[in-house]
Amino acid sequence: MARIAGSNGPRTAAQIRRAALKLITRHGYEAMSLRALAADVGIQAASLYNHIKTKQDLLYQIIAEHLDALMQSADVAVAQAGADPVARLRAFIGHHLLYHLDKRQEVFIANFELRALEPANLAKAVAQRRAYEERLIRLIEDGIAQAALKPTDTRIAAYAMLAMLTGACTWFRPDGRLSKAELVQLHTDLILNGCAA
Amino acid sequence: MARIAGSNGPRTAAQIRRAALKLITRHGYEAMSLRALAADVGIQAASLYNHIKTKQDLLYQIIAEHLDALMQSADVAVAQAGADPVARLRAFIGHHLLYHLDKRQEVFIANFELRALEPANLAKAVAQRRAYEERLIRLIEDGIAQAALKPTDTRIAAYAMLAMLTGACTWFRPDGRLSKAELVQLHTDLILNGCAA
Amino acid sequence: MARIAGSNGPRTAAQIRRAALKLITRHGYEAMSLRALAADVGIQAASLYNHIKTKQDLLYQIIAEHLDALMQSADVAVAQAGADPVARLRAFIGHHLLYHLDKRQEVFIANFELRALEPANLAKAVAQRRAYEERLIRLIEDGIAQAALKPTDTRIAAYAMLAMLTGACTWFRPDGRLSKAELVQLHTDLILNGCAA
Amino acid sequence: MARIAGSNGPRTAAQIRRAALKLITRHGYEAMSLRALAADVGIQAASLYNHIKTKQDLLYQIIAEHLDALMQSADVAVAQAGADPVARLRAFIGHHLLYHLDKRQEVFIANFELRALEPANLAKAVAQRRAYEERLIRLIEDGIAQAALKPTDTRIAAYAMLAMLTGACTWFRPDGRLSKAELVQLHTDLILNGCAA
DNA sequence: CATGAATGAGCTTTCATTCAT
DNA sequence: TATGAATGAAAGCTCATTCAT
Repeated sequence: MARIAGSNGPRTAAQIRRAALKLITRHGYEAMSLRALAADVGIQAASLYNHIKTKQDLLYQIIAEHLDALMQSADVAVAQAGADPVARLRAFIGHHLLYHLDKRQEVFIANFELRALEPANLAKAVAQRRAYEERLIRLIEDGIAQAALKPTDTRIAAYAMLAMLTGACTWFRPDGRLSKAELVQLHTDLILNGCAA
Repeated sequence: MARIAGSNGPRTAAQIRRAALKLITRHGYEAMSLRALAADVGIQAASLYNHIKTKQDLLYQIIAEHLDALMQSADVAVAQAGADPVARLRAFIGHHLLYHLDKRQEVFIANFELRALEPANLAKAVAQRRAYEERLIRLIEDGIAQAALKPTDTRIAAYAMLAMLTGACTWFRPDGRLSKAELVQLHTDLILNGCAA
Repeated sequence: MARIAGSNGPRTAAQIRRAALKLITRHGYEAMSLRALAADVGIQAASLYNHIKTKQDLLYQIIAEHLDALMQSADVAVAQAGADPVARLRAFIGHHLLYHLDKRQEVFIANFELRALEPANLAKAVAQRRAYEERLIRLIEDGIAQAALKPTDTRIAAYAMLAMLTGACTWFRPDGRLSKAELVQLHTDLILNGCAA
Repeated sequence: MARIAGSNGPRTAAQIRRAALKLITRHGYEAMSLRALAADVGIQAASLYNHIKTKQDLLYQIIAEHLDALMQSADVAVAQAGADPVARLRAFIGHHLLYHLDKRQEVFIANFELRALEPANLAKAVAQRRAYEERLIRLIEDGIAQAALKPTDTRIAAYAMLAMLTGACTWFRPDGRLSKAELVQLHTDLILNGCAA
């Protein structure tokens, strides 16, 4: 029996997506039951299936769409930074950090729930993530080639930066001591100049 | 009916621990069934209960023992480095990275399965981890106080370092391109001096 | 929103009937979901209810209409055979077999899905089938009374014949080795004369 | 919590088999829920899985074991009948009918629930049944070769006999008007000599 | 110390059906 | 006439855990 007049299909789908982000982040994919998800949305568990294909597919959609959006917005941010390699690296760092702080739930899920993906979905997600990492590696390579950055193992440096920046999502609180801008400043400085006096 | 004469209890307990590390790392705590764990060990699920209290307790023991060992060995490593603040920080970084690369499974679990802990266990584990983080924060504060390190937000710097170093466990492969020593060298340099030319 | 202008209701109803015959025969009544039925027709499950009352009613209609048609056409066939008891029995046998071979799906359903009928519907269907069996029993009784058939237990003989003839629907294939006419010939001979030399 | 002292595993397994025969016969495989089966046995649904692999496997075991037993006992019965082809055919008929009347539930299931078998299981069951049918076809061929039976299409004759005999299971009631021996007599006569005067 | 059998709770998913649009 | 969204019930199955043996 439809409870509410008017087409609320898209609204329900959006609510499901939002609730899933919350519950997966909080309890993990395996630990989130569809009953709990439905209850959070305010519908019956069976009704979820008017909006999702399976629980697994719900997870994959969340991850895949996040990785897509991350990649596209990173490309835009770097492109706007011009040609200077350090400026481009700064743009990437700033974008990555801000985007991640904005989408903390998606980030958490895309990083920690990959193992819950079925093999086929996992392969696609890993390929998407790999492509993103390659963007950063290219930036570092360019910086080194133009003598703006010190020679180093570019892949390890990229992984180290990404781990550091992504890690910030784990503990950042919007109402905490530091603003996002300060966070960007601190991390950019740490990455570019290190902590030694 | 005991299959083998003689006490093989401790051996079984160790096998359980080892199998649990493997399966939790691979599939996650929620996704690891005790039946699968028992099968991996070669016993029936019911027999597990001669060696563990509950599934939850098994997880907590793994995490708590790991955090204890990490703390104690870190203290030893730093103490051996003498009094120079940068030398002490280098010792911490090297120890953290090497220890994490050795105990990749325990590290993974202690980082990603905290949310699976019951509140009481979670509180204890978080306190342990917090104490470890404070060790690093003190090192950085000391370095700044002695003008060996640049002034910065010490907590954020500590978190950033830990995230970077711990992240290496995720992708490091023992048979990979780089040795552990190289990894330590690269990360120490990155942390102390940054990547800018 | 109706997709096609103009009334295609009767056509849809016929498609539903046809698809139901196919799917119930193939998978059984319980195993056929209305979603699958609707998909086969090319509409949504909800739209089925513009053409059927319930799933149970759909089944009953199929069975009841089949039993009605069977009875009426049998009566016609026997009446056309004249007065000779053996000729009338031959007519019944031939008609039963040919009709069953033509309506294999309906026959299958009417025989194997009776147990899926609700009590009230079951009672009516059983009564219809019982009446049909009685027709054959009367034919055998007449034959015996006129010394054209050997005395025997008429009910058992009737059941045996019906089982044999109906069974042919199970394995008959229109493109098989034998024609329908040959099948009728073989079965009629077997029933009348047996297989002994 | 084990309710009853002493090992009642095999007993439970047998009860499950018996209850499954009853419920599948009565309602059909699809319509029998494992909860209902467990309730009939007096255990929880989950406990069924200490004795069966899956619902599908339970069905297959019932069918396969029945077909095996049928084949073996038929071979014994025919062998005991000596060399005369008609005596051997009589033995087969008598055995088939009596065995079927004894195992009405298994027979019903093996005939009407084949379509519920998964493809792999279906293939095996069909092969078993085919082998049984071939036994009868050989008997008829032998009879014809020795001029004890009239020439006819042996496969169709075999199918017709089997359908007739198996059909008796559908309506036979142990407390009915006719004894099993009379049933055998009537059917054997009908098959061998037909009903014509 | 290990086991087979049992349990109650819970899982994801499918079902027939309803109803406002 | 057709639809998408909803529902309550129920499905088969797995889970961690218990306990007498």
